[in-house]
Amino acid sequence: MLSIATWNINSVRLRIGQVKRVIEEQAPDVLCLQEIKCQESQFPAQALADMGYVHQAVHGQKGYHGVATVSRVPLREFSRHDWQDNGEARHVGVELLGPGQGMVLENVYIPAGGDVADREVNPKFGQKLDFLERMTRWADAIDRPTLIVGDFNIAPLECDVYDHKALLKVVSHTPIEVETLGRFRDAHGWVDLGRTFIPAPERNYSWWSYRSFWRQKDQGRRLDHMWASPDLAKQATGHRFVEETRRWDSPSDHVPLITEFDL
Amino acid sequence: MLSIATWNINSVRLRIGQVKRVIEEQAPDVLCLQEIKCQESQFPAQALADMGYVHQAVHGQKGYHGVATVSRVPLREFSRHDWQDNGEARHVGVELLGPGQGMVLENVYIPAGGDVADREVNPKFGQKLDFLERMTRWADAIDRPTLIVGDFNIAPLECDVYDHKALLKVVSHTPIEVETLGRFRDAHGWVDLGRTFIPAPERNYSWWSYRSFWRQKDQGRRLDHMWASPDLAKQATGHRFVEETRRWDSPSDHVPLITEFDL
DNA sequence: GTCAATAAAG
DNA sequence: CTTTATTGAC
Repeated sequence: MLSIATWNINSVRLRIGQVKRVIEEQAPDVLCLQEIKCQESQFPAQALADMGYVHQAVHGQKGYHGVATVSRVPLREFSRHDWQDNGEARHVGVELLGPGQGMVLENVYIPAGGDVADREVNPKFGQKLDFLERMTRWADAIDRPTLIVGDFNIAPLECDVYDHKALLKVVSHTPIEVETLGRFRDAHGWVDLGRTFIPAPERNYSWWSYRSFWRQKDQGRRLDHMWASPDLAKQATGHRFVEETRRWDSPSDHVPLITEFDL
Repeated sequence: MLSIATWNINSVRLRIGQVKRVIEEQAPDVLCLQEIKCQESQFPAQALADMGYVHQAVHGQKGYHGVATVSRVPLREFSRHDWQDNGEARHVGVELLGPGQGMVLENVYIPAGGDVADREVNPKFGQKLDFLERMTRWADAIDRPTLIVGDFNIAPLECDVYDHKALLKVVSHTPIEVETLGRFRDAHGWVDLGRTFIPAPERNYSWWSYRSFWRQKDQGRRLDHMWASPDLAKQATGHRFVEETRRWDSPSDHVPLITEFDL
């Protein structure tokens, strides 16, 4: 059994204590983090190594974005795609070497895309779609058992948001984003593990905005995903969202997702 | 018995918990704060009122400076001098109405004076001296039992700094500042309660720079003062520096001073 | 070093 | 609302 987690931590330095707690309580073999918001030199490498996560692939930058994959099974970093060619740290890929040997794990953080769902008035929206389209062309050519995880900043299904109609024009749930993600999925038959194990229309959110009264209302969205290549998807035996982190002090706006594989 | 405390708190919002602890452990009747660093609307008035300090005179401003006098004995605010006429909140005066009736308590925060001890190259240094000279002319004319407390940003005696010779050119301990403070003292016979009860050359610091390794070395200065008019000074029965606050988490760079009066 | 304000991002 | 970087003050 091999378990893999993904979590947009929204500053790993500020929440290293929460990372440790998730590790203690959930014991994933591999943990993929997004929005570490620090340079590689500032990453809490020692604290994670002390917990057994001695294999690390960190792609950081100053202040913004940044992804890291830490593991207690051996791994080899083999890619750091810069889909936008602008220096932003939004991807790191590793190959597992021990248990799960041969499996490729891609950790991505797709841009949020700004506030207005219009390529013309909001360049960031176009950049988000471009990012995913470039990723689709790359992912289409993958020929190994692969798991692509991370913060996609897109909630594809009607039941992936608290109010489908109200969010049709809100970046993360617009038809063009959903279609673009659909082309990604279809390009390789990527399997949405979140909806394999928690079928629609079951509630299944991974993110709640800091800007609203989300502690009272349940205005969540499913923005975080784990997509498996068809061969690998067959070996997935379980999947869960660790929603309790939301109730900890000063939580991230995202919660962790964990999938277990029989490898 | 009436006890009066003064403390440069360096953000009252950040350290309201430490203010409460000092109140619980030292139980002053009146507490004068400097560098509250907030507007009056942001002052934790309710928290202090809940502890019995219902009488309050707050002179705040956004972000910088700001003074407040809170009390469990009745008081009346009667002055807010702006010695520099630049809108900075550096003074509030009150008159005690219950126990200590008739006593005037002036709470001041003298400007730090910049880094270079030269009026020409550093206007802030001149402004500091001007501030104290204007205060001297005002204080000279006082004709009631008065206590002037606060952060004076001047260490007058050789034993008021950790290294007299090394600090002769350092703002806070230059001869011109010491002379200016001397003229303040002589204008009215103001009595330095800190040195009445803890005579020179005894160690008696009230401030340690955040910028040095002051947790190891003891590089302090006596910048905070309580000056009593001659009549009032005779009624002072005790005085102490509450140095233990330095060992609390995230302390202010200043410690509280407390004087007790038999009134 | 520590704090508040600001701006940019989400 | 939350986080980081920056600036200015001390």
